[in-house]
Amino acid sequence: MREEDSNWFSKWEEELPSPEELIPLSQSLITPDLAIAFDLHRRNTENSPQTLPQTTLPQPNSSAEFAGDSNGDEPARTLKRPRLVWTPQLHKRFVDAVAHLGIKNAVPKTIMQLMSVDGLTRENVASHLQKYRLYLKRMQSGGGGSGVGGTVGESDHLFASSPVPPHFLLPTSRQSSDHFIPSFVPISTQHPAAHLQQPSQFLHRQISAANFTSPTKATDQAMFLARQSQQQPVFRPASLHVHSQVANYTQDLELEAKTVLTLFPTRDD
DNA sequence: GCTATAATAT
DNA sequence: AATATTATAG
Repeated sequence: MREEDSNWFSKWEEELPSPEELIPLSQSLITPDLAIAFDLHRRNTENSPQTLPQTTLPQPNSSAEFAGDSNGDEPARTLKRPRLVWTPQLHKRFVDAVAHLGIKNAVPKTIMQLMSVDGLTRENVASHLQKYRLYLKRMQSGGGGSGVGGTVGESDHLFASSPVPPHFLLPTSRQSSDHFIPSFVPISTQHPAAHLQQPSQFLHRQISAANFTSPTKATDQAMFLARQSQQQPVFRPASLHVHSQVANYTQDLELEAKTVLTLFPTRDD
């Protein structure tokens, strides 16, 4: 291992923005112009009346990772949403969400809600879900072992980074597997190309945000998020030749886990 | 210029 | 919401 690895964490820590820097982003940073342009205000008003303090916005570099240039200041007028980059972490969250919901309820909307990643749109999820389903098909047709033609090419690296829950492959039995516990997989060791993750600061709504609708549902989501939080933290790119911009997706693992577990000590894993 | 992947259109 | 098509990044 390199000597760099020994101090990557401290470097990471140093680069973390102070709380003061983070707060404004979720509230007042969005100009009305921008909000309209993104058609967000609708989500804010109709979806969450008052329970969600959220002003979680799909502001281009808010939370999820985006590809393209490192264009810091984007004119609020012609803006098109930057291309979303699905990192292994983000994908894992996606898989876990789907697994948790079960095939039955795993539709873009619900998946998106469960993931609770700000900046993530339903379209993002839908598109990814489509690809993922195709991947699953390829898996069970040719990837099983008796190699017909279904070669799992190099293109499925992302999907391979997260283990596919068993019940994904069983169309007949659709169970809302609440008990599904995602197993941790150290992608950094398996996939040299997994260099997309860079620690960041803020992320998604916290558990309290889940209080919209039923407490049961909120609790459920809380539990889910708790599990997510217990996963291993982010990895650092060994080689930093990475892409142009930094990946911004990350979760306040410890913080969230602590919160959730404190609020919902109903079950122990 | 080709392939992989996300966005958009149906 | 699901699938097909197009656009764009790498």
